[in-house]
Amino acid sequence: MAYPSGVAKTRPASKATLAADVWRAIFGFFWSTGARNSLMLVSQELGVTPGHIKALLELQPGQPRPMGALADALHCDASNATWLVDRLEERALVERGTVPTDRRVKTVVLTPLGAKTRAAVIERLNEPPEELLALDREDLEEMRAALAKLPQGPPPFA
Amino acid sequence: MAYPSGVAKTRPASKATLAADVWRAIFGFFWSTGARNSLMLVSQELGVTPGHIKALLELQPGQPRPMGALADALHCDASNATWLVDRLEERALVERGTVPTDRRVKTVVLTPLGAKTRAAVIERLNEPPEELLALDREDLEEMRAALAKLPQGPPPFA
DNA sequence: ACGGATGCTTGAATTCGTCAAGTGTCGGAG
DNA sequence: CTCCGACACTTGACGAATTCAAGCATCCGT
Repeated sequence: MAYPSGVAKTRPASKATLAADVWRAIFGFFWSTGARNSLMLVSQELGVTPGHIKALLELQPGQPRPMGALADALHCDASNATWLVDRLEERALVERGTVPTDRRVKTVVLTPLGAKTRAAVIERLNEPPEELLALDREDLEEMRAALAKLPQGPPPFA
Repeated sequence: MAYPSGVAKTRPASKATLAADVWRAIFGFFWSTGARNSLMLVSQELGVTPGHIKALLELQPGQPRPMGALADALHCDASNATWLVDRLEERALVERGTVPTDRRVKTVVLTPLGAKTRAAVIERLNEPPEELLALDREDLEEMRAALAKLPQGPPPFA
């Protein structure tokens, strides 16, 4: 109910309503087309599990990362990170290493195969769904311009 | 490489590129802010699991649905649907029923509690993330107008 | 009315996720 | 220098979610 005083009443749509509408458009689109399928589909196509994908995306090629940092990035338990890295190591996508300054920490780094797989995952994830390709060029341009304002967070992409 | 012949070369951005840019904007936003957290956060807040939520959203209040149709809607195995409905039934969110014309099929229908929970889930899922509320009103209006063209699929919302 | 197809359930196996202990290492207080 | 607590990771147990292979009851075309 109570909005900050002084907000124009002449404007029919409050900022919250606007944001809600935008969110519904994005979320509804994602829900119906992409969200549920993307990770699972890609993982099946590339022969890895969704968990592998999330982990791979958090690793920069050639840049070893401590297990703990990986767990933080994945918002998961340390033991879960251990399990995940075990699976990735079995498939030769990553290798474990140590840092000389602190023998407690173990690092994870992509193997060449891992880097290749990661690149394939990213490329595949970036492929737009058919529903977007079916839209008119004008509408797409309008969307691209408008969506440029969306925050992207710390992208594991690129 | 090869695009359909006759596409204007004067236009720097092909339609595929446009769609890819739009998709990246949406997907990147989702990845960094919403996708990984929304379902899990909501499920924790409401005391249900993500699986419960997906199933609840596919059920219209007062409208029994065969298990098979539910499994199709969830893009999952029939046995998985059985398992999910078991859990939902344990929590009195749904009830099983039969159809007189075919005694093989078992239907699932929301209980009053289930309908209430579903409504709460939908309302919570429709709350926009902070990142959207932080944007300018003009940008939001621009986005809303542009995104109106997005297909929504068969929405389990509303 | 028989045989194959259909709809759901059951059971084993895999992935993913959390929590509770266990092991080895670091670093500061005495 | 030596403990002792903190830290980094691993291990094990368990639950959630998912898939496959069998199984059971029912339906339907011949």
